[in-house]
Amino acid sequence: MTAAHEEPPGRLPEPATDELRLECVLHALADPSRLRIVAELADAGGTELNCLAFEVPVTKSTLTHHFRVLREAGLIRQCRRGTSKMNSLRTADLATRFPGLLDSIVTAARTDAAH
Amino acid sequence: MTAAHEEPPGRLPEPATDELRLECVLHALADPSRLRIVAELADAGGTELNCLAFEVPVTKSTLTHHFRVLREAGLIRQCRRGTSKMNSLRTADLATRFPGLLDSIVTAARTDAAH
DNA sequence: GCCGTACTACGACGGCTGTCAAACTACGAG
DNA sequence: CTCGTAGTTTGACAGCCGTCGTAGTACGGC
Repeated sequence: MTAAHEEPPGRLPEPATDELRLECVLHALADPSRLRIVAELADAGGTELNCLAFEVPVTKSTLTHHFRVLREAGLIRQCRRGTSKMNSLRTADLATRFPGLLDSIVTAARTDAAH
Repeated sequence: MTAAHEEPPGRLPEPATDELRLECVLHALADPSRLRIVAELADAGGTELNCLAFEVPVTKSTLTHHFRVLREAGLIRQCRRGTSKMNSLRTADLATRFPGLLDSIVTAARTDAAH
């Protein structure tokens, strides 16, 4: 129940757990770049990653766009830290709202990578 | 992707189980009309439904479009039966290729309906 | 054979989306 | 203060996508 209004300094606005919309989550994950970002975050196992640490073949401005979509869909959390912006998966919030969803998608992404 | 398979007469072409692409599945489900169709099919519990049996507020031509997207993504199976076209979820195939994925999405769709 | 039902095909259109380049801001290191 | 790194903003553009209306096809019932 993290309200979208009370945010620690440096944390960018994000939807509360009970405000997550399935349609937005699926739309966010329907793009290959964003799906890859989420997969790499999942592989990082909770470690925060800055925006340029991903193997996605797009420019910085496109990356910025994707990270905003992911954050506004509630998939990731973003915190400013120095000149970097650290990203982490909202694993717990998503598991609360949509049990099993993120796990099965990440697992599917892994088996799908071996197309 | 058009599948080259032994298809029974009346069955429309669909991707094989090992050809299912996660990106296509997620894209197909990212639309509210299509998500609803899948949810209603899941609620039907395996019963085949014709195209006009869904509570989706779009015209027939748009419905046709959505059903084709769902079939080409491998989510549903379509069989001609008289003047109707019967639709069913490819539950087993999806569970084989992406274990738990469809279940968690359908479950999420149900809890999300209580917006 | 004729009609109604179920679905399809074809354009068309408006909006959304992913992408980029270029110019810009913010911050830390030295 | 200066410079480099990290990320943002803006504007532009092409392509896709959901939607519709209209016209058309296929099949079963009568």
